[in-house]
Amino acid sequence: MPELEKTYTPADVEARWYQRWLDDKCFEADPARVSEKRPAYSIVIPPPNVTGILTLGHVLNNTIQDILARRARMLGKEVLWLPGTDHAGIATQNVVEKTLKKQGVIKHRDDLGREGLVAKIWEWKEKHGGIIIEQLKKLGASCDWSRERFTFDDDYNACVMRVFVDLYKKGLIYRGKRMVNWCPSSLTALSDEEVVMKAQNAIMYHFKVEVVEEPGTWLTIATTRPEVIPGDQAIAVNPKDERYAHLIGKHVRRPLPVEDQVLLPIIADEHVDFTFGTGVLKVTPAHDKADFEIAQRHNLPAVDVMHPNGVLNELAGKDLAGMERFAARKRAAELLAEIGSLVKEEPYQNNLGYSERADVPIESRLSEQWFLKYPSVKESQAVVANGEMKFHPDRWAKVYDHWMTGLQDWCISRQVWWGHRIPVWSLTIKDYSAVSVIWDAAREAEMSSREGSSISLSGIAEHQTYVSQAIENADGTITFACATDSEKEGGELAKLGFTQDPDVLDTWFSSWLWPFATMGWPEKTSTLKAFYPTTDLVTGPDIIFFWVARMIMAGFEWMGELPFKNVYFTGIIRDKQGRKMSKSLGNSPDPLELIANYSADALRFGIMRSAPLGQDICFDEKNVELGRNFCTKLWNAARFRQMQSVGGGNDPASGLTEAGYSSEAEISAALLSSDDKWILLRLNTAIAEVSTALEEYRFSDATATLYRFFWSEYCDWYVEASKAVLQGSDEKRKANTLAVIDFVLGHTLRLFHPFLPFITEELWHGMGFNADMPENQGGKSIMFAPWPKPLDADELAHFGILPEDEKTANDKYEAVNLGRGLKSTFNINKRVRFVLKPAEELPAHEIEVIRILLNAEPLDVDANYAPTKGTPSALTPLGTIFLPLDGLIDVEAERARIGKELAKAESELEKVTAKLADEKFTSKVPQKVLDEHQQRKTDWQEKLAKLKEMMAALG
RNA sequence: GCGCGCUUAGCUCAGCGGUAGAGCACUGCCUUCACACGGCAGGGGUCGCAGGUUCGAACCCUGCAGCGCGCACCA
Repeated sequence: MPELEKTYTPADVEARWYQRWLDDKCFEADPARVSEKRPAYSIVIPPPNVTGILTLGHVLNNTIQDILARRARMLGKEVLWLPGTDHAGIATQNVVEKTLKKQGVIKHRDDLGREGLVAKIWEWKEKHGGIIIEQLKKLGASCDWSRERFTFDDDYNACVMRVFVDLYKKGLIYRGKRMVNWCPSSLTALSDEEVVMKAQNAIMYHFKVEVVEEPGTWLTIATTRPEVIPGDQAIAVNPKDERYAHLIGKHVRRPLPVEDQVLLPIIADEHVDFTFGTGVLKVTPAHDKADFEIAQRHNLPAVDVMHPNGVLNELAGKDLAGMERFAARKRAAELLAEIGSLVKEEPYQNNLGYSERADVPIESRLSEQWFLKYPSVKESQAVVANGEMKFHPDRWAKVYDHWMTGLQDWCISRQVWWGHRIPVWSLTIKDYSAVSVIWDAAREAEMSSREGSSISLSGIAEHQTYVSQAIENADGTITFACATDSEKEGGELAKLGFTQDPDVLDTWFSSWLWPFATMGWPEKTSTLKAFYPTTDLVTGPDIIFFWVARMIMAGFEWMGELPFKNVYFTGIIRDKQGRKMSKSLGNSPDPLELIANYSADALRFGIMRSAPLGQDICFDEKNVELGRNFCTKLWNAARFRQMQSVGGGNDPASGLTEAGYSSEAEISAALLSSDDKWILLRLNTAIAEVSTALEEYRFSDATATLYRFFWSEYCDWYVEASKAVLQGSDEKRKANTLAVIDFVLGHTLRLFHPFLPFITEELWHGMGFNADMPENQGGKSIMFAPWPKPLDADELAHFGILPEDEKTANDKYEAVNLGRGLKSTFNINKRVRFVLKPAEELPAHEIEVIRILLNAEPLDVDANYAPTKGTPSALTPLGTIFLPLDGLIDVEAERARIGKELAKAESELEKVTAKLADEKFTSKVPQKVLDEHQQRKTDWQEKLAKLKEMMAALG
């Protein structure tokens, strides 16, 4: 067994082990191995954008998944953690377009054309797409990379097509001209979820218009958007508004464009809130959702005065046409002022919808889009409400439920090129005889279209999902629309003159199939059978609607089952000022730099330690530093163990390999010290706490326990106390202590492994714990070693460990604490003599431990010790401890110290006495609490008496 | 406007009905043969405010304030 290096070099170790894990196929899941005894455990990764680079959010998210996956492996489960990336339509196209523009390859996407650009994006994806995957490997993610998927792979595309056609067939997908959220930057429609509301400092412009039929009567209208006045089609007032009732039906002159000041009717509509502003609303149907609805009620046309890119068009008039919308707004206000219409401008705070991706204000725009009525809504809502699927923390269940209750149809079409193209082909003909090939079908369609329904063109195509609709247009022409998930039949349709819809589908329309489309669906693959539904989903609450809710609905719709049993929502990572991490703020540290500086284990530990359940995470690099320090501590503790075996003559290292893991056999119950029993009990507690915390997804609690147990309990107390034996001459006892150490370390490494995969693996092998383990249960890798279990009642009995044994050591450690306190109070830095006047006789071992922990030379134990006046002393559970410093002590300092303790004792005694004297208290309190108080009172009384003695002894 | 969360030591957070805790930071001491990425000791809090319930409240209830988030929004 080579000695461990003096310093731990994580970069080498981490790279080496990750490669080894890959070579040994440790992460690969095999459905054939799943059985009753070896249950399946599965997670699908939230696929990061293929253009993405690792952020702290990914680190948090994937570390949690890795912890869950690794622990499941140790629990003997067959684990599938399925990775992949998302093609992220709009985002990716934006990134590549921008890059190409920067490189001067293109000025506009049209320079390449659809196929050209898509080809470029594929090229780019092949070259740069895997970055984040490689970064996840650096983090230690134990994904089954042999199953890596991409949402735009051919197989995956086929799933999307199949699903689209299925929904189309079910009548849940429809096309319609609607007001949608339009992003003038990305030039596409967006779903409601992709719009974020932001508070704005805007200007409210008030302008006046004269009622034509009543010269001299002016109406003042408030608007934040004067640039769209040329699109106004009416002026609306509330019919109940007495101020304006008499004007309904009359007209005003629209001020803009100045060369075309047409008359607008004054209409009555309930929507107008007459308490807001002047109570007069201008109606601009093409640019506002509410206005559009009003216009529909009043048969008003929608006149769009803007190009899709936000530049005003010729309908806006000569002054505004060609101007960008915000410039046009200012110009419009100037124009109103010039014609004397502008009354005032005042600052105004409002909320404005922004495109989440492009971060520009969206436009409400009338356009032809595809919409989806959500499927399987009821089951999806119920499964969370009834607790069959659990959200952690569960408050998100309410948010989910609320959203599910108010579902709006999903706008699924996007006017970009990078994505799953909508598989609908259409052809418009003048009459049914125009195209002979589809004659029969056309006849059928004619009949059914009269009844207003759709039909199947079964005569043309064999493919089962080939569906057609015949729609009679207003001008008498007929449009056939066929949906097919077969490329071949798409081609046939094209030959007949059909054209494919140019739009692609919303990225989330593919992501929502992720849990099963990645497992070979629609085939009933062994993977799907073994691993679906998945066990846990780990994701951020920001995509609860985008992704989680939709996956649930898709799961029910196509698998007939929920897609996952638990959803863990992480917090959002913020910087020290509480701001969200963002590229634009530049406040997001590069995780890879952190890994380079501190190691992946350190980053994992640091971030988990600061991630309480359901709370946002305030990121501080200090936590990563702490993680690194923790790893160093672990490393050194292991080295300490090794050094013990290298030096001694009667070398217990010969027994190290066996001692490594299954040490129970080597631990002699008869030789266990109180410290040994204590650390074994503490280990039991730690194992139980960590296990429970993980079951409840309390990761920061788990790491806190690991930290406390290993650093405060094992290193600070147990290792130091064990030196009493290790530095002694009793070889049997030494060997036994080392066996305990090995037992604890072996368990500790396994307990730590999900959190710190690399260093634990390195030490597992470096210390030989793997040696006697079966190949697949820790021999090859610690990741398959069994998850530690607390010693059960039988085992504890076998070792002769009683619960109260913890107190024996605790009392001793408290005595040490108090003794150290004395030294510190009197500024003693050297080894000095202590005297313990024990309350009861103490075994030699206990005395030796106290001596070593106190660094006392010597420690005299004397039941009849009579201190000279002024000797500092402390009252401990084991008796009184004295620090005799004849002639050296500062009596005043000691008096002050004891005085402070006295005051504390008096105040506590007073409190508890008062409580016990209160009949209201004693008569109502449970006996247990009463006993506690009584005991406390006795304790304080005793302590007070001793302190008074000590004070008196000072003279 | 509706809903959710948070408010405890300088900072980040535990504690959620019975003697106020951790880590970091700070102060003092210690280069003692695992570890200075370390050890030991110490200072520091009327638990956001106001009421209420209770023998007892950081913890439960009500109200208020501040911060954050989500949903819905009126030009």
